[in-house]
Amino acid sequence: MPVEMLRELPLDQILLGDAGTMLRMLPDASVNCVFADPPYNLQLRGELRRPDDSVVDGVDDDWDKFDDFAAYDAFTKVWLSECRRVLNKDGTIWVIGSYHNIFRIGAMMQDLGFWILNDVIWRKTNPMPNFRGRRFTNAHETMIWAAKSKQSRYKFNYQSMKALNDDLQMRSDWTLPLCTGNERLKNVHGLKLHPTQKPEALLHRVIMASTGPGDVIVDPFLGSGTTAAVAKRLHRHFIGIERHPAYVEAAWGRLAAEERAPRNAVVAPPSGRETPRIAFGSFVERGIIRPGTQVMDKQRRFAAEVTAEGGLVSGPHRGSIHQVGAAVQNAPSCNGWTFWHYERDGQLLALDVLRKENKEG
Amino acid sequence: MPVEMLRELPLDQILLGDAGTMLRMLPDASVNCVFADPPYNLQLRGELRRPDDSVVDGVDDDWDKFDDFAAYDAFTKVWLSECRRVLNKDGTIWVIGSYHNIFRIGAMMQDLGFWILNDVIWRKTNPMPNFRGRRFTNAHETMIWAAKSKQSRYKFNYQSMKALNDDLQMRSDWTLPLCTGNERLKNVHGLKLHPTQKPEALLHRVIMASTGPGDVIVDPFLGSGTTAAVAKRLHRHFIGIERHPAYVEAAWGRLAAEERAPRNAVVAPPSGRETPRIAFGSFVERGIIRPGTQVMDKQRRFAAEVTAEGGLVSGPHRGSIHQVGAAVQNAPSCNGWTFWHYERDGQLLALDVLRKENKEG
DNA sequence: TCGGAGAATGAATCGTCGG
DNA sequence: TCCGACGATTCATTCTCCG
Repeated sequence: MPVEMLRELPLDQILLGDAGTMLRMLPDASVNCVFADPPYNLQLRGELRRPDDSVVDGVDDDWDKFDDFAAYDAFTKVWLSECRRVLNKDGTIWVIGSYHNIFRIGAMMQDLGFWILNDVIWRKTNPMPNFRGRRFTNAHETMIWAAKSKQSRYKFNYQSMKALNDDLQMRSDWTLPLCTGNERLKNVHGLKLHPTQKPEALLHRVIMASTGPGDVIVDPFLGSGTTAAVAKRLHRHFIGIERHPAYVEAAWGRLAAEERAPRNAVVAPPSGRETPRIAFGSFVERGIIRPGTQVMDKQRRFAAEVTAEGGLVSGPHRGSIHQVGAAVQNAPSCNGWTFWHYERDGQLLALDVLRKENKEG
Repeated sequence: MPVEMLRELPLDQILLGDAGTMLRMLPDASVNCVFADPPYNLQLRGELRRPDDSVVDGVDDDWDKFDDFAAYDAFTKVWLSECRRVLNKDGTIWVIGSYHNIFRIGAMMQDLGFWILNDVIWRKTNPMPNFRGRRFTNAHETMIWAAKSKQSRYKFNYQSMKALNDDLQMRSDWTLPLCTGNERLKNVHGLKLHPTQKPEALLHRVIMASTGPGDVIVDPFLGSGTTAAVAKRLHRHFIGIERHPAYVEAAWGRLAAEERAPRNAVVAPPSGRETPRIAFGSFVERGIIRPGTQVMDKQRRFAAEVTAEGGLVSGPHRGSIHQVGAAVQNAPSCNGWTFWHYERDGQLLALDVLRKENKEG
C-alpha cells in the first residue's frame, strides 16, 4: 500500500494508526527527538494473586501479544528504522522497556546505526512487590538514549540537568514514583484508562535533557498522551501516533486541559556558573510547583517566576531561588527557601514548607 | 582442535586459557551457577575474530563497527553456549555489563534459550563523573540473571535476601560502592592490578541469592578473582577461567589469604518451602489440639470445629484446614495454617504457632 | 473537618510434590 | 505427563469510610 508522505509536519497532532504506517508519512530528517514506549512483550501466563487472594490486574491487552521473538523483532525493526529516518542528523531517541524486550531493542538499535549515549534507569520508589517470593522485586525500567549516529552533535542540556539535581551532575539512575493518584487517567468506570501510563516527571526530565523550546518530539506509541502533555507544557511541538481511538480521544482531552508554562520559564539557562543550585527542581519536575508559578517575598515587595529547570527569573535576574533572592534585594546572599513565598489556598507559604511536606524533596 | 573433556570437575581451580576453550573441557550439566564479567570493549583487536575466524582489522571507519559487532557477537555466542551446556538443568547464570555490550548479550541469551529472571542494576554510590558534561554520569552497571531454561526450577534464597534488606524484599536495584581501598588489588608499582575489579559485596549478594553451600560456581572471566574469593569464603566451590597469567597468579595469592567463614554462618535460614511438612492431624493425635476445638479467622467472620481425623467441619463444609478455609471464603485456595486461629489464654493464635512451637512433628 | 483504620493497586514473564 | 492437594507469599501510596 503506497503511503502518501506529508509535505508539512503535522505539528501538535495525534495521528490515528499504527506506528510503522504513520511514521512513513513523515519526511526524512525532519524531527529533533523521539520518545518511544513500545509494547514490552511481557508473555504473562495465568492469573497472579496477592497473598490476600486478590487478583493482580496484569497487562493482558492484545497489543502486547506476539507469537515469538522473531515476530517481535520484525515489528521492532520497522518502527525503529522509520524513527531513524525521520530524525534529523543530530537528533536523539529515547526508548523505554523492561528485561522482556529492552535487550532486543538495544541490540537492534546498535545494528541500525544508532549510537547509544546512555542507558538510564527509572528506579521506582513504589513498585509492585514480588508476591510469590521467587525473584527480586522488579523495581526499575530501563531507557536507552541514543543519537542518530556516532557523528551526531546531539543536544544535552547539561546545566539544566545539573540544576535539577542539587547542582550535582545528573546520574544515569533516576528515582521517581509510579504514576498514581490524580495524575492517572481514569475511564468512565473509574478504572485506569491505560495500563502503562508513564509519570509526567519522567517525561519532564527526558524533554528537558535533550530538547529545546520549539523542538519537535515524536511519540510513536502515544497511549494516554503523557509525552504530548509535557511537551506542550514546556513549549515543545509533539507528533503523537496511537492505534486506539479511545486513547487518542483521552489524550486530546488531556491536552485541552494542559496549559503552557509562561514562555520565559522554559528558556534554557545560561551555561556557566550562575546556574540554580537546588533540589527545588525536583518539586518542579514532579509537578508540585508548575513552571511559571509566581513567587514573592513575605511583604510582597519583590516577585519572580519559577523556571522549568527549577530556578527563578525576575526581570534581568535568572538563577537559583537563592541567587535571585539576593539579586532583587541587592544583598550579598539570601536563603531562597525562607525568602520566597507562593500562594496556596489563599495563604502565603514559604517555599520551605515544600521540603517539610515532601521528605524525599 | 580437539579438546579433551575432563572426567572430573576441576573444583576450586583456576584454568589458564580463554573462556571458550576451557569451558569445552567441562562436562555437560555439571555446575550450579555461572558468574560472567565478559570484556565489553568492542575494539578488542586481536582478541576478536569473525565467525569465519578471520581477524578484525584495526580500521575505525563507521561501517567497520558492524564488523566489530559481528565479531563481538561471535565471541559472545561461543562462551554463552558453552556456559549453557555446562549448567545443570536448574542452574542459573549472571552476566554483568554496560550499555556497550549488555543489550547484545541479553538478546543472545534469549535466543539461546536462557530464561531471564531479573535484570539487576548495580547503582554505584561513587561513580566516575562525566568530565566533558556531554552525557549523564554513568552511575550503574546492569546484571542479567537467567535460568538455563523456562522449565528450570532455579534456586532463589528469598529469605536470605529479605534478611539482607532489613526484612523487606530485595529489589532489582542494588546500591553498592565501587571496589576501592584495601580491597582493590595493586601491582608492584602500587597501581590497580585490574581495571574492572568487582566489589566483593556484589559477589556476596549474587552468591547468597542463587546458590547454596557446596554448589559449584564457574567464572569464565575470573580476572582478579573476586568470584573465587567470595565463593571460598561462603563454602561454595569455584572454577575460574582466566587467560592472563598475571591475573591468575594474583587470584591465587588472594585465595591463599582468604579464609572460610565458620560453617554455621553460611547455612541458609529455613525457607519455609524446605522445612519438613507437618500434618495438622498430628497435633490432634498428640492431644495438643482436642477434637471439637473451635477455630475462627482473625476477624471472627468464619468459624469451624476440629474433627478427630485432623480436619475441620463448618456447616456443610468438611475437609482439611485448607479446604474448609477456601470453602467458607468461597476462594480458590487458602493456607489454613495462617487463616485459622484458636483461643489460648485469652489470645487468638494462628494454627501456625503450633508448627513453630513443635519443630519436631 | 480531622484522624485512623482498612481497602485498593501498580508493565509481573511469581510452585512443588506425590500418585 | 497430567491431576489434585498442600501451602508460601506483599511494599508504598492513595483512596474510602467511619467516628
